[in-house]
Amino acid sequence: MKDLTAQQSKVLNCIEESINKTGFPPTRAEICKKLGFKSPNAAESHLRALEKKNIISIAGGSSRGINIKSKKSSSGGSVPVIGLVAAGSATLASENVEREINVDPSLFSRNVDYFLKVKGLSMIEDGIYEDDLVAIHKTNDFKNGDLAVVRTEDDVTLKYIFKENHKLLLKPANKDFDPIHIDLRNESAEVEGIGIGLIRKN
Amino acid sequence: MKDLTAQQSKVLNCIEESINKTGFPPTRAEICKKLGFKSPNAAESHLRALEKKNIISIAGGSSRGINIKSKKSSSGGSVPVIGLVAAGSATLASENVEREINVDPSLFSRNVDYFLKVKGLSMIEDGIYEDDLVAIHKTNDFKNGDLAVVRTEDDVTLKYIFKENHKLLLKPANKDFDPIHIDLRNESAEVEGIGIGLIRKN
DNA sequence: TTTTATACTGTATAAATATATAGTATTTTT
DNA sequence: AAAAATACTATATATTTATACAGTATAAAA
Repeated sequence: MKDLTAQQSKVLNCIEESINKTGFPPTRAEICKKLGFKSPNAAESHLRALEKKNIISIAGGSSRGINIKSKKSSSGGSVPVIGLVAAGSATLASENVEREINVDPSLFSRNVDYFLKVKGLSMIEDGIYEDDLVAIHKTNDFKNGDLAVVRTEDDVTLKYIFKENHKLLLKPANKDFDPIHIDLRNESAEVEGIGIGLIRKN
Repeated sequence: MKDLTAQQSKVLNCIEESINKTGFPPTRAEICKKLGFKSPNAAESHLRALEKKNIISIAGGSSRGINIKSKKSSSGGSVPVIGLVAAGSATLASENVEREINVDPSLFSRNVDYFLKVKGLSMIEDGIYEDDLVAIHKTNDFKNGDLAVVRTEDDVTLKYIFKENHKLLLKPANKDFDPIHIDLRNESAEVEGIGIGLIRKN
């Protein structure tokens, strides 16, 4: 799958939100309003770009004629819960699946591929606690500041991610924890997905 | 639930087909074409009938503004999401229901009666942020320190609750907010439910 | 029996909407 | 260095679309 630009992702997100919330796709004007554009053509050209990248299809001559391709139409999908374990074990391997839960797909803005059960306190200052379930959308596309699941050479971790050239910064939300600096020329690191939501059980 | 007439079922079917096939609801004209009507008002009045029977909702002034209510998915029960509004309005009144989401009952420790959409920052130090959905179990039974939905004389609020004799303490988790002290001999206050979990959408 | 709901045709129109065209500016790719 | 893609503002308009109004007719509920 081709990568989307930051703006294209926002537009796609806007479409998904509209469908989840109202039951139908947005108009150009509604996209503009939500994202702060002042010309309908701003939305239009983003839609054309998404169409060209085969993410959506546009029905010509129809109002709200936007269709997101690869729409997993099934209602309550079963989503695995995965414990965050060290030592680079295959994250989705069945031995790591703690349980499966049924989730309303419309709950989150993007498709949830799995839930990651949080270990440790590294993100506590931003309201992510131990044993919280973070909803993960599998992708290697991210923006600086995203909450990302990153596989390093010897660990899998959940942190805020920032990339600048060959330098990767994994930043915790806890002053007692040190940020992780990775030089991609020497070490490998891979983004497995980004956090799009959270479930907590008290 | 009231029964649908044969024609109303056909129209509902037509809407479902459109959403499944194209990704968006049909226009009046499209319904007419599919079902052989010659006047757009034929579709219109059937839609109004379906709306009156609470099967669909119609967004006024929007093209294709049809939304099929209660997508009864197999497993999860449908739970309403309620915006926290001031001035003691009836919490579960339908005008406060923002949407419904399907939840796996096994997700939380107790039965979830509704989700409360958090307004304000009063619980931010304990990881409860604005627009988070707090899962509420309806009960007036609580322990000191529980996260409770409390209806006071002029407000509905989500705070930690502590009771000692005739004194009620509603304690926020934000040092910028003052605790609320209620003397039950002078003022009334009622616990509507307790928080048993949380869902956050990023 | 009178009202109300169902089930349409037919016409009309204000508002919503897609979409084209003309620009400007920046970034990325070739 | 040139071309293509991105990311918009601004304006205009044909078309789509919701929706009101005026009828006709039948069946069900009060």
